[in-house]
Amino acid sequence: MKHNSENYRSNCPINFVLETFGDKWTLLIVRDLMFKSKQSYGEFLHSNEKISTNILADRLQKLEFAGVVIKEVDKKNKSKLLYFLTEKGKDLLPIMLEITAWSSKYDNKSNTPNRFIQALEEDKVGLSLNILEQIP
Amino acid sequence: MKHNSENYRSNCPINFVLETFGDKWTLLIVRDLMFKSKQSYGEFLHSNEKISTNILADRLQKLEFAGVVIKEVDKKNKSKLLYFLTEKGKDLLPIMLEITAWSSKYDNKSNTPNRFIQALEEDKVGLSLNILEQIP
DNA sequence: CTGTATCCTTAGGGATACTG
DNA sequence: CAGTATCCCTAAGGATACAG
Repeated sequence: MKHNSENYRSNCPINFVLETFGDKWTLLIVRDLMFKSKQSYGEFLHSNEKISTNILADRLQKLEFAGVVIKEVDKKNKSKLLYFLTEKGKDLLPIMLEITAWSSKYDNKSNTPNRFIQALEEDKVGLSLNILEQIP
Repeated sequence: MKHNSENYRSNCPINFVLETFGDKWTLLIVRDLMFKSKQSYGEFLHSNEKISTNILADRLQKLEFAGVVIKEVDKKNKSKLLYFLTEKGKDLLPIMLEITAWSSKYDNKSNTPNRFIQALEEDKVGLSLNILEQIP
């Protein structure tokens, strides 16, 4: 695995996030951490999109390297590892909310609960994470 | 070129945007249309990130197919084609703004003008597009 | 269970030539 | 200028086996 943090294609802020999240998998891991309270390798592995094990390991490393995620030993089970969002990772919340809002408007198949949409409209950002656990 | 609109991996709203924008190039075209007033093939081609011609043609087709962009003949020059964001495309603005805000916080190299950041903080969404032309 | 490693196929993408 | 087409290489990723 390689970390390409040095050779950015430009100094554009849009490009900056693409360097880390510009693929089909990385943001799904963030979603699982942020909205689904998943925190272990196996939980990520069994998401609907069926990420394969090598890709998952690669993306977790990249997210860790990017400072979006940290890995810790489970205090209750020393042989288990848990992943957590850092502050930098949690700060992706507004982006995730806007993405959800856009999809909810334009994808008739995306089944975001209405009560979530409503909460979104009432208080665009700064939502508590609890309400988000309802997202499919 | 193929359009994979049918075989979504899931009905998740996060996944929905990844199906269209989950790569390193597509969002840069949206950026050029939204923030840089670019509207022709050649203008996209000469962005800092140096997209190659085949990729650009492919992504423009996909964006058109996704209803994010429309292509029209330039009324002043019949042999010229112009691209525009649709309403669906313009609705990506809040996502783009949140992305910019996040990058500005975490990328010391991303040179977003301070006056833009300030405007962002004062009025999180619903900005006029004019102010955004200042983004590099 | 949490990963690594390997094998192999496909998709992404750079370079360049070419066409209307 | 606005693309298409082709060649070719590399990166992404699926499947599966294996290890701690």
